[in-house]
Amino acid sequence: MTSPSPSIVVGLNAVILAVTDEEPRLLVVGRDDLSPAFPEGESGGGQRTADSLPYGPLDPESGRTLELTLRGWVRQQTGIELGYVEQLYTFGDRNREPRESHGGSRVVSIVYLTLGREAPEGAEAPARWQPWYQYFPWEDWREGRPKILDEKVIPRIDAWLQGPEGTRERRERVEIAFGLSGAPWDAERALDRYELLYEAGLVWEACRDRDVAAEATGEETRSDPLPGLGRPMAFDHRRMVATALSRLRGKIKYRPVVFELLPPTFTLLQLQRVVEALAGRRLHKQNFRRLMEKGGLVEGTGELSSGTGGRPAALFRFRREVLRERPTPGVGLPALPTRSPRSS
Amino acid sequence: MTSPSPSIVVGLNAVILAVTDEEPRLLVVGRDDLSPAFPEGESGGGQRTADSLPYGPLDPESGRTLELTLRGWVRQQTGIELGYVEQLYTFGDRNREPRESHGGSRVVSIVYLTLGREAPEGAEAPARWQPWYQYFPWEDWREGRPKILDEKVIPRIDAWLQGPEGTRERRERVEIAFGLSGAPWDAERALDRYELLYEAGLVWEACRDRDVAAEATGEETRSDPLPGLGRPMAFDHRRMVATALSRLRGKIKYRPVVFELLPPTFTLLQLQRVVEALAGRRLHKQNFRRLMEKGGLVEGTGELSSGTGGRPAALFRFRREVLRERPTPGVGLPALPTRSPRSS
DNA sequence: GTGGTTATGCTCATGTTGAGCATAAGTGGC
DNA sequence: GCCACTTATGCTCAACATGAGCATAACCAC
Repeated sequence: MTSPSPSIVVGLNAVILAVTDEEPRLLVVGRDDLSPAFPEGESGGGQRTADSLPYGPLDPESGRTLELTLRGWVRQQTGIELGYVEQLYTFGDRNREPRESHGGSRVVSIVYLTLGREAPEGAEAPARWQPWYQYFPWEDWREGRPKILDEKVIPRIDAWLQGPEGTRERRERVEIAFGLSGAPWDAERALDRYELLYEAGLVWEACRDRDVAAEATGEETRSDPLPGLGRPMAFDHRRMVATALSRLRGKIKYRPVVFELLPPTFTLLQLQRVVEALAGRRLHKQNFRRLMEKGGLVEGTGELSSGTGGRPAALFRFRREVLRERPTPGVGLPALPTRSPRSS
Repeated sequence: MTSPSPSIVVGLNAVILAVTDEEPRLLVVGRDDLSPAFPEGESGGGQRTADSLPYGPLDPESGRTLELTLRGWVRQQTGIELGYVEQLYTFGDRNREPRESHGGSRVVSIVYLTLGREAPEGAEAPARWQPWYQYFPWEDWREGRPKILDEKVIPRIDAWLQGPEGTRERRERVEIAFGLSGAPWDAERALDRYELLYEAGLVWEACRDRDVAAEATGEETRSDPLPGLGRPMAFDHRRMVATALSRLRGKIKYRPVVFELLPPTFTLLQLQRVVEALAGRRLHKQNFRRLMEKGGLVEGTGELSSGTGGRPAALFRFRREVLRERPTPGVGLPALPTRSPRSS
């Protein structure tokens, strides 16, 4: 506050997503992080660089629309030509970027979600495709309920609720978000879950931000004894990705966005695997088929796929006409069965 | 571009909504508009002031979060204490604000949607509650298909499609958005409809922006021969409201947001009227009732309402526990029946 | 009491969904 | 060619949800 002329900086971030080999992947760039080094965690120990989302500034002169600006510098930075692009959320709270908060300037980040097929990164680009469930291992239920949930996530957040910060309101949020006390697990609540874990100090970023804040006020820097859940990211980028995950899981239900992640022609199982990858859970094969075909979302091309490992599968393509026929052409995931009640 | 130090300005706008007497209303402030005066249109002729959304700047020092900042200046400006607040969209294209574009500066507006009950405006505040279907008369189907649709909107947009600008892609967008050629009318596509009307030059704002742009380049200013559809707003505020309408119509289906617009206790018909006001269409009473009660969204209070005009109605309240029980507690509107095919 | 108004209970045909059985048509090993 | 294994695809069935309407109840004004 004593610094000269605080100002507002506006930037654009992109959550660039693709699904390859049934694995959803995120394009991240390695970037130096001025925060403390990662603890030896469950995923990748001891590195000094945090994964970041691609970023570009917004200048007054840059492209006519925000979206064009974004497409432009993504092309420049990574060589990728974006397909589907949608605005996700704008983050502008103070102290989002601990580094900046010293200068008193405020950073507003407009985040976009983009979908496409995985592309080879430019040779010189420092970009990599990272499986995005590394950042949220508790979100992937495709092989059943993830072990980390009962072994670490829930015990720790339970412990937090027992502490002085466990208010009644927080207790309710935790129950709804994590499906406790008879509540169902709602895949769409990925953002709520991340935010609660952050509040509870159970993700690495929370400790980092606390340390930086403490440092700024001259307090003693203390480290978290626990390694933190999931793979961390720079700044609040993991929150951005969690936002994207939540949005996407909601959107596939009423808009045919899955097809943005698939080649123009595909088998129904390929399609199902992509939906499962996003939803984070397995689906009943025959019913999924019925939904797609009778729902008019796809149409056969007449050709057959070769290497399925079993009987050859018919190839399909997205049926654009469905947009004209039905108001909500999505996949309509079933609800997960409720678990038996647990402690709050 | 020749002006000194173009810069980025960040502001916050609020779409403040309430439903009173079955009529959804928007809080607008009268504000001087430097654009040409309104033409004598269907709604309010000859005024020199355009309705604006409440606006506040974002300073580096303002509140800790964007939302708190917003709540703060809304309280100051209008005396209203906001309840439900949700970030809607960020508008940042160049030339959004024709006035500003001369200076080369760029205005980024982060828009929030807020829901509450109508409050008396502060005496001195220049704020007013305006029925929001005045801005989008074609969106209100509660009394049946609006006449303006077949009398003006569709003929004009059809004419536009016939012209040189009517590309194949636009034709498809129009059909889907306005429910032509056998497509159903999808209430959620309110934003698509407004954007198409803008592109087609059928709303007043489109002409205004064109005139200003032409003026800037020294061209001849020409006026639109037609009065423009719906009541106009300043800048791109009507687009913001259209965004809010679309979002809200989608959201009531999977989140219990309607209750934010109601008093703590209400009759089922009151609830139904509010839903209808948002959805812009009538619902089957008995089925709506069943949906609410069996869906566990409401619970009776045991009391009865007095002045219904007929048999007294039971009073209900929102049942918070539903959040814990079901992943998507919304109202689930039925689809409208498809009309017979029309010209494209 | 009569007619008007709103509230509320109930039925019924139809459609949608979750789950599983059964069969078809490829693969590779022998 | 036969076998074991894999994936694809067709079909059935019960449970449930949805759209539409009939019927009755309980208040008001006259």
